[in-house]
Amino acid sequence: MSKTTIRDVAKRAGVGVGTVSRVLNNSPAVSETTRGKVQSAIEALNFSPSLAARRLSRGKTMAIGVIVPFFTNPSVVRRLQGIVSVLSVSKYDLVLFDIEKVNQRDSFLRTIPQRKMADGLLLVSLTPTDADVEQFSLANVPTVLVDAYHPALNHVRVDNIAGGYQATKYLIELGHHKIGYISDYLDDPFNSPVRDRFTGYKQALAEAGIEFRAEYHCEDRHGRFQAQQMTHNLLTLPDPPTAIFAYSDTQAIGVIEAAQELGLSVPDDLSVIGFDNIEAAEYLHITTIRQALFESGVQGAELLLSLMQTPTSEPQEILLPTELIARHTTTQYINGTF
Amino acid sequence: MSKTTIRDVAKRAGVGVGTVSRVLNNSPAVSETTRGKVQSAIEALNFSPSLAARRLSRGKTMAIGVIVPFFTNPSVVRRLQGIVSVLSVSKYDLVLFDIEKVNQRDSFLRTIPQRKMADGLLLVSLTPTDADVEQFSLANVPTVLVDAYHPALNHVRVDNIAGGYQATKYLIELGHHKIGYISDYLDDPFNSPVRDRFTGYKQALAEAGIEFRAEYHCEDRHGRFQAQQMTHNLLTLPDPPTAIFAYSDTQAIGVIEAAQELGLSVPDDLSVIGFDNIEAAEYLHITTIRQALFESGVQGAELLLSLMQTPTSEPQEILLPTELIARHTTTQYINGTF
DNA sequence: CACCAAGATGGAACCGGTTCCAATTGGCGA
DNA sequence: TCGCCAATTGGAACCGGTTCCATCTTGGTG
Repeated sequence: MSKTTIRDVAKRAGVGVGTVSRVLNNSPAVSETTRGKVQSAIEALNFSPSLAARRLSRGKTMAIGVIVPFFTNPSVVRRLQGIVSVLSVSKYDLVLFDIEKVNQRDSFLRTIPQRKMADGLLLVSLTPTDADVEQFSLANVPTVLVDAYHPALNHVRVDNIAGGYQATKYLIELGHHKIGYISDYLDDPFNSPVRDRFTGYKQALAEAGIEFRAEYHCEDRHGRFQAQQMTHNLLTLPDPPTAIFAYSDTQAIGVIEAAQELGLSVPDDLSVIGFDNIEAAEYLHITTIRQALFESGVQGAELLLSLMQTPTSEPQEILLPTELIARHTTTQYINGTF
Repeated sequence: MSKTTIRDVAKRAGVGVGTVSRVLNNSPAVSETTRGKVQSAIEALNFSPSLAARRLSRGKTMAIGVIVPFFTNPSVVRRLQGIVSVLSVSKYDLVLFDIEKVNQRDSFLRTIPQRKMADGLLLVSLTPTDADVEQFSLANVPTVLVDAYHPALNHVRVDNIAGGYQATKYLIELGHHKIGYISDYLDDPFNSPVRDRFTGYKQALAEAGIEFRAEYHCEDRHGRFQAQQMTHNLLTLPDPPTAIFAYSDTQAIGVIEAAQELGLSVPDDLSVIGFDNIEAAEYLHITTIRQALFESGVQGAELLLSLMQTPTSEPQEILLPTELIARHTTTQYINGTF
């Protein structure tokens, strides 16, 4: 049983508790001989200090809270992997919170900073409301957003408007005029990228003089299956699109499955472009807009660690690049009549 | 700032600290009027209790430690998703530890239980040594292994020997005699499944009267790229195998890539079977042995929670089934001359 | 040889909850 | 009216570290 306390150690080593504490914390103000005595007492008693007591007396948790929505989403997982890679070699523990239901958002976003559960917070793919932000600053816990934006908070993200533009423009350059957009719900307040990419999509259309057609945009919950459904509807329209821009690679997979189901060939009958460049996109040779998912986690975690060391008054912003990766699901549009 | 303590609340409500504590913990021994006073004081002061203090005084952390090796491995992630799905609706926090380097294993496995960092422990895909197990029981922290085995510990796993047998037997039934096994290092003490599947592989061979050929077994670090390398070697042997059993789907993907690189068609020139049924296996139509990855996490977490409620003296064992999923990377062996 | 600063050390107070015991109050039966 | 018990309540002690201040050495200095 590790009921041994610092006082037991002190008694056994014949020193005061303060000295034991100093040894535990590598304070230089301990003579070598005393340090030795304490150390051997520690070993003899198989003592190791209670984290809880340490946290309380130091007023620090030595933990970083990571809040993630829909932990099953591959791009979220990839970002988290980046975060883990940084934190697992830091001295901080990583406490993971997964938000699956809407009502969890509020309670988490409010109670976690309040209760001083963590010395720092990382929000992944979660755009906080102004009210949330107020809670954060009230609690005075350093916070970094990864793949989300708020003017008052530090963040790491990509330019999603540019990314949406890039994807759509590529399809246009391939000769497509009838381009669908398959996405999550646009009005999800916590998901700003979905709106930004949509904006980029419309910008590219407008720039090319192509009129936006409302029936070419479908929205639903995120997921491969939902994307498949939506695509089915899109492709059975009287005048179906010849290319589809999917908000995510996961959805692009659903799009491709729907096309196959209808006997259409990708890319010959339908061009498909995704977004994220998750691993599966590589296996399946999906043309996509790459964003550095893992890297975003790394940078977010590093930014947070540095801010915990030395806070800045201005919110820090890191903008990562996006990059078009042309693979095998997109091709030149050949006019039906030729 | 949330510097407000329970004493401030007590003062403001005109009651004792004990009473405030009782209100916080929904003790029935508080009159409604007092409860009301305290509650409004709490709201007025925007008070929320310090987790650290609570942990110390209660002697419980309300956290569950999850120790995971190589968090980038998709099957590990999938199990973790199962764990998260259970814990995120429980009252416990999930503290995640990722072990990437060998020396981290020892320090984690030793210090985490010791320091009472968590009220319960979940080890994923990590077979502990006897010495580790002793530490666990010494610390008296309930522990459940997921995808690992030790006679003295609770665990959730599949029968990997049977799985390896199943995979190999299937290839044999398809007419293959020259069957390779691509795997992680067999002598990794923390990875027992790799040995078990190998055992199953050899059993199936033996049963069919096929002699085991050492040159048909390759081992390396886990990974798609390494698998690709190994397969390249295997396929350029003077007498190459006609089928390959890969320890994991990730490795199966590498195997397939190597075959394509050499201009061989899968499954016509080479049958490939994987293990795990990760999501990518579905996309890529890889024949595999399905094991319920997500489910294993769910069951492990549930078992742990129940053990934390009511400990059992005997270690609990949950055995999940494996299932062959025939897809498009395996086919009948057609004798070359035919 | 006296004096002082720097280096060690001991230990009380503290971090902010929980818990348990003693004290107070009110209701009710005898 | 009095005694007794149950329901409430107050608050000291405690959880196990850290920290700061007072105390005690020591070695160097004039």
